[in-house]
Amino acid sequence: MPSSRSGAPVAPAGWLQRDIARLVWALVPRIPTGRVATYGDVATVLGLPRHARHVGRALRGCPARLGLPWHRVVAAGGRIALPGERGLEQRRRLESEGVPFRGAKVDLDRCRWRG
DNA sequence: ACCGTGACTCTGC
DNA sequence: TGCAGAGCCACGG
Repeated sequence: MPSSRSGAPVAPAGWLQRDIARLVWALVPRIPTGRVATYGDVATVLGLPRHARHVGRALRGCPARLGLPWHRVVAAGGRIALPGERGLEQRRRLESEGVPFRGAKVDLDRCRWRG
């Protein structure tokens, strides 16, 4: 991905993390079983390039009762960014859905989802 | 207002 | 393959 980091923020003025979180929570359930997207992908699909960090923040704060398939969102290159036990759980969940791995990373070439 | 902190992403060595 | 550095941007203290 060529980095399009030119200048001004893309999010409309006044948008706060909680607003972006709503969008993230609405989009993540659309990722099909067995497919994954990166934080950057989710941000881009929402029309908010350069906001990958906020996607991560939104998922960290997502209420468990929503039952979001949060494990289908990984870091750039298919890396599992979630530290500790949660990261292991993420990998277990992905593997149980048939998501292909190459070493420690998800094989994005075979299961990346772009909306 | 300043500064540290990320479930981030690139580039470069 | 791995790590450091820089850019990124909203949040919280």
